Amino acid sequence: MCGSGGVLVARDFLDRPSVQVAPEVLGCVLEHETPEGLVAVRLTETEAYAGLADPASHAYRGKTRRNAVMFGPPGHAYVYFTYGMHFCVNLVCLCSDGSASAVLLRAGAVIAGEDLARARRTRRQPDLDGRRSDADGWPPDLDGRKPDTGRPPIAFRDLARGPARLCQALAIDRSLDGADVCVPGSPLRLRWLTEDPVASTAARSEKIASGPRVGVSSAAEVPWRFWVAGEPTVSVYRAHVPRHRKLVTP
DNA sequence: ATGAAGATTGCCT
DNA sequence: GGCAATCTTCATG
Repeated sequence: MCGSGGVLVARDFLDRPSVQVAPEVLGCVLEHETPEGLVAVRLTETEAYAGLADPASHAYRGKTRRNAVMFGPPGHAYVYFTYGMHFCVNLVCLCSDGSASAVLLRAGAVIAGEDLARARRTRRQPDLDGRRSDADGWPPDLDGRKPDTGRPPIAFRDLARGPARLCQALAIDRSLDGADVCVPGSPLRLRWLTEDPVASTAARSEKIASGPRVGVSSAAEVPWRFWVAGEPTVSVYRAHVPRHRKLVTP
């Protein structure tokens, strides 16, 4: 047994098309153990990417250095860097047929290491530059607590709400690209919520919703985003918006 | 070599 | 609701 709670998810569970895995992996737990401690999240939102068959997938145009892990064995983490500042993590699924399918982990609820997760998610004080020294005017705290110092505490639901936030809370970065999440010795692991995988499955099976994926420009119509209905940790939907408008008139 | 866009987030009006 | 931050990757010349 590793960490706390249930057994590791078997590699065979992930070695299937990502569209099957994405809804079924909801409720499973991703945990990352570092010298600082352990943080674990129960997955509440995922998206399926179908690799070579999916225009929205990083693997659509074939294998490159960045997406190489998606073509490798299933049960490994595909971590990529984006927007110059964020990391996102996927679980590599079926790939024996070269399909390179994967499941993007979009959100989760922290179930272990909340303090550490909050520390990682607390933005650094920008006062050093003197750019934002205006104290006061904090938004109302959900718990009714006043901030002790500096910044307002991050709400619990926001700790891993969104793919980049999830990575920040778990301290997932480039160094974990390719990490095997199906072996006990790995720092990054995927396990069932309870000791009984069947019970874990039954507990979440009736409340899964689905819809279009967030922020994708192509294949925007396929409902390959899955989430646990009613979960406050599920990220808000945002349609894709091109950021660089092309200059039309001088 | 160069440039555009990106599986995002947080702060602005 | 809009936009800047920030840098890697990929496509094109």
